[in-house]
Amino acid sequence: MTMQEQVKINIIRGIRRLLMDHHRMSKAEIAEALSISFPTASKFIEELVNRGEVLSLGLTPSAGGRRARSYAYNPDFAHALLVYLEKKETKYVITNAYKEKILEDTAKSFLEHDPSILAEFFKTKLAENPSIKTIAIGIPGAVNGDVISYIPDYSLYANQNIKAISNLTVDLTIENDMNAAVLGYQKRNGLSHEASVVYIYMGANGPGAGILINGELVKGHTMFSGEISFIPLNDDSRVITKSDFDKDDEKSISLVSKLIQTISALINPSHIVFHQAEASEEFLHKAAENVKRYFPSDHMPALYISDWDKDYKEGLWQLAKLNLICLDMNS
Amino acid sequence: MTMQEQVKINIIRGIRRLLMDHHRMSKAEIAEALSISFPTASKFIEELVNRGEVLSLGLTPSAGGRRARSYAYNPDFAHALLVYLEKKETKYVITNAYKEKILEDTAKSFLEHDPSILAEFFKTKLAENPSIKTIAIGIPGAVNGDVISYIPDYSLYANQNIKAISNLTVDLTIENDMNAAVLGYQKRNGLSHEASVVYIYMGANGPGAGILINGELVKGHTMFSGEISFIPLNDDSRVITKSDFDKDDEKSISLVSKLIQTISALINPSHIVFHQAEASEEFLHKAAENVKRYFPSDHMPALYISDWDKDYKEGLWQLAKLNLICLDMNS
DNA sequence: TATACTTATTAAACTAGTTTAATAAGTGTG
DNA sequence: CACACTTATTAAACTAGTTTAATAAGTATA
Repeated sequence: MTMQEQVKINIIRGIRRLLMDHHRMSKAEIAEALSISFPTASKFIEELVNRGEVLSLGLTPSAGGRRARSYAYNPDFAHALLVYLEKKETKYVITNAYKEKILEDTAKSFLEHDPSILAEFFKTKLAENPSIKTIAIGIPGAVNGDVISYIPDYSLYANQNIKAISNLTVDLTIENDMNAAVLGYQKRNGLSHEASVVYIYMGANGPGAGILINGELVKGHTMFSGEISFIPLNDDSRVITKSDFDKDDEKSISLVSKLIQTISALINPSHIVFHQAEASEEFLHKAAENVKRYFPSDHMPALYISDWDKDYKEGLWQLAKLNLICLDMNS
Repeated sequence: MTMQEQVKINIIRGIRRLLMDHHRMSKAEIAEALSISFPTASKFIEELVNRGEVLSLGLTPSAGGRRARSYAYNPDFAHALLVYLEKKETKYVITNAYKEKILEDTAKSFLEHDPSILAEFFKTKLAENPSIKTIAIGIPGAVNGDVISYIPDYSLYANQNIKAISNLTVDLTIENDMNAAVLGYQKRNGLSHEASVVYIYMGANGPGAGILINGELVKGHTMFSGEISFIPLNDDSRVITKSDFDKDDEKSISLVSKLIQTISALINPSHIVFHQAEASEEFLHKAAENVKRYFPSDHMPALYISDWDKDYKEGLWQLAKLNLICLDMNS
């Protein structure tokens, strides 16, 4: 691709990103935010307006002179289908480009059936709603590129490329649920673009962690990062399990303390996040006190409790939004 | 900065990077590698030749038609001063832009004196060799931006900004020695741009690790990453020390095994590297066997032994080279 | 309500990378 | 050694973002 084509694509993506996040902006504001000249911004915005992707709205309140026209992304130009694959059922949401719910429903669980059934589901939903321009899927398994490289218990999905199987006309992104959650946490809490966060979740599919370092997901060279159950913290070298977190006794606190200390000593993140249902403020407080007996308190991460469901959903939406921003203009 | 200025800077930096790495290239090869058109590449190369930064060399062997002229970076246009601050002495090297040694020498140790003494040293060297266009310093302490945020034993250097103190006309980069080493390892072994490597060193200044994830240094939010001595692997929660590595007994092997397992479970790097003098092939083999009893062998990192000194030097050179590539053209 | 002032938009001249055509400089072959 | 063929370089036309000037559309005030 030539340099000038890249420039063009970057400008269009920049406009989409700004308008999806801010909802209303003037041409001058967009030009300023993207560090491009007004005439160039104007040209592309007009193009997007002609295409129906951007809406030309009313005038802004005056700032002392001629009032500027404001523009917004057309929320119905691109819808997103967000799919949460789970053991018992499949939750899915269709949103517009502002993340507003168009439809929310539940389908049967797909994980124990052939992936082609899931592909059929996508085709049905796309037929019902032709505005859908992207699909984002969260899955309790490791994802390498487009391939599900490891998924315990659901052998039919192992080593499958859902994108290839589905053979869709729209973009499709698939991501591990914990990775999505840590991205969602970053966004929901307004953390910087270079944040480092470890998100610990003792979910039904076994304990694990989503890890963000320098603002990027850490997947590991064999997609095995965050498998904290394999950290040899127990005296007898057995793996950590959910039950180690449940109890509010000395042993549980000691174990979680060691986990916090290990993570802090190795990657020193700014935040370690725990699932609402799995840790109380008091439990974390005790653990933090415990860690500080061995670990310099200056370098302690902030320990937070968060709503995993909301973080997961936000994360999947962020992935879908990224796809919408990167939409190919010829489709 | 306007978009077109950025384009210009990127092209010039791209040409520098290519010529510093490849030593001889034709205009067509440069244009191809940078994804720019031939005329544009030609224009900038001419500009650099006129400035004396690039040398116009002879013709390449024919490929069946008119022979292309080849170009090379002028190795003497920019020299680099690499400084290794250590407890007992200060090693320093002056190289040309091809990393070829111009001068190698040792100065007294600066760490126990006021940093202004080091600043004087820089001024002297710059006066002796006006071709020096950048200085890169390695230091056994944590560096946050330009500030030495934590350095044990050398209180005069704590919280100092060497760049600001020195007040030089050339660029100056300062980096932690272990971080430099892991960068050097990545380069020396031709690892990908997105490599994940943990480099373990039980150095004189205490044990620690340089960590590279997705090709980026992991510094931690308080510059405390890689402080593996704080990982609670010993039964009695005391920190790991150098002596834990020295012995080839059961206990040492068990400890290093746990360390490998911890790192693998958490960040799953492709490589864990150990210092030559601190681990034998046999020791690592035993440790690896030990880890595989508890940890899936598919996800084991490759365990390597490397020459820390060479890695450190290469890493510091890479940092210096980056500065040369990013040189401001008005200086 | 005319006039000065402020801000937004459009138009025209300018700058810089790309494309295409023309020219230069070589190789190989009948 | 003329001719076809290949590759490199230069020149000219083209395309696209920036800058600057001109115009439009408003506000404030005497």
